[in-house]
Amino acid sequence: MSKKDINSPRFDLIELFFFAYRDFTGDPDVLLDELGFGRAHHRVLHFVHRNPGIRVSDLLDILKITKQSLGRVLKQLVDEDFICQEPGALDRRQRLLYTTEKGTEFCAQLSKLQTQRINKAISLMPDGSDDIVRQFLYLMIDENERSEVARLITKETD
Amino acid sequence: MSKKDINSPRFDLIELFFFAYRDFTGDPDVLLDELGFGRAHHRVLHFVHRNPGIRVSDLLDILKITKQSLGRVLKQLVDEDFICQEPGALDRRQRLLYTTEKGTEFCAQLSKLQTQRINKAISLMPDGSDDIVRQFLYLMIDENERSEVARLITKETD
DNA sequence: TGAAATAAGTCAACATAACTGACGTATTTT
DNA sequence: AAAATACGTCAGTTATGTTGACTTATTTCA
Repeated sequence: MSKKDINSPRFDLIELFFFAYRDFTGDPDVLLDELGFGRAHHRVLHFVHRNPGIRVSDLLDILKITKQSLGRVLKQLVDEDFICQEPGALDRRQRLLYTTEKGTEFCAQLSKLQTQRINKAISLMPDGSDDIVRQFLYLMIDENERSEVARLITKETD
Repeated sequence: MSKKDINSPRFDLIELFFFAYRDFTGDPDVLLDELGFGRAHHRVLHFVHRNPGIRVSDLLDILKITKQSLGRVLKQLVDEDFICQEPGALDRRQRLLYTTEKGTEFCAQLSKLQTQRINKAISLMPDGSDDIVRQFLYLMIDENERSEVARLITKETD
C-alpha cells in the first residue's frame, strides 16, 4: 500500500506552483527591463490601471508594502509619464492615481503577454477548466482576504 | 454585446494568480523568520530535500540563480546544520548536498503548511479538480522546461 | 474656531537577495 | 602536462523591501 494518503505532502503541486509562477511573471520582465523597470513597477502600474483614481493608501493596502517602498517606484512612474496624479475633488489631501495614455498602452502590452500564456494553457484543457482554475486560485487566498480580492477582480474594463 | 471576447486580457486569472501565490508562499514565512531565514533558504532546502545528493551546479540550474547568490544562503544552511555536504564518490570535486535530520524535519514543517492550504482548497472543489489544477500549472511552465520539471516532480518520497 | 486626525510625501539608515566579473583551488579529462 | 570542470570566494552593485522620525496640507470634530 502506498503512503500517498491524506497526509502526504503535495510536492507536485507545491513545485508546479513555483515553476508556473516563475515563468508567468517572467514574461513581462523582458519589456520591463527595456524601460529600466522591475516587477515592483509592474505591480503598481497594473493596479493603478485596474483601479483608476485609486488613493495612495488603498494602493498600499493592496500591495502590502510600505509608503516609502511604494514612493520610490511611484515617483519613477510619474516622472516618466506612465502614471499621473490628481488631487481628489472631495478631499484635496488625496492624490488620486491614473495611468497616462503611455502607461495604459504599456500595461496592455504586459497583460497581453500574460494572457497569451494563460489562453494557450487553457486551450489545451477540457471545457470548463478555467472555472476550476479560477476557483482553485481563489481558495488559495487567505480566507479573510477573499471578499476584498473578489471585489477587485470583478471590476469591468469596458 | 460584451467585449469579453477571445482577445480580452484575463485580468481575473492574472490577479488571482498574484494573490494566491503571495498567500501560498506567505505561510512558511513565519517559521522561516524565527530562524532568521528567508524564501531563498526555503527554496534551497526544499530542492535539496527533494533531490538528495544533488550537485551544486544542478541546484543552480533548477533555481536559476548565480553561484554567488546560492553560496550565501547555502553557507548559512550548512553552518546551522540544516544541510550537509559530502564529496562525490566518483568525482571528488563535487560537494553533494543532503538535508540533515534537522533540515529534513524543518522542511516537513514547511511543506505541511503549504499542503494544508492546498488540501483545504481542493476539498471544497469538485472531484478531479486536482488533476485540472495540476495540468493548468504544468501548461503555464515554459514549453522547453516542462519535461525537466516533470522529471523533478515525479520523484518518489517513500 | 482651534486642536486633533488624516493623506501623502520625504529623509536617513538599513536588510535581503539578487546581480557581474574576476580569481583561486582541487580534481578530472584529454 | 595542459585544459576543462566543480566549486568556492572576494569586491562592488542593484532592486526592493524595511523602520522610525518628521513635514505639509487639509479635513474633521469637540
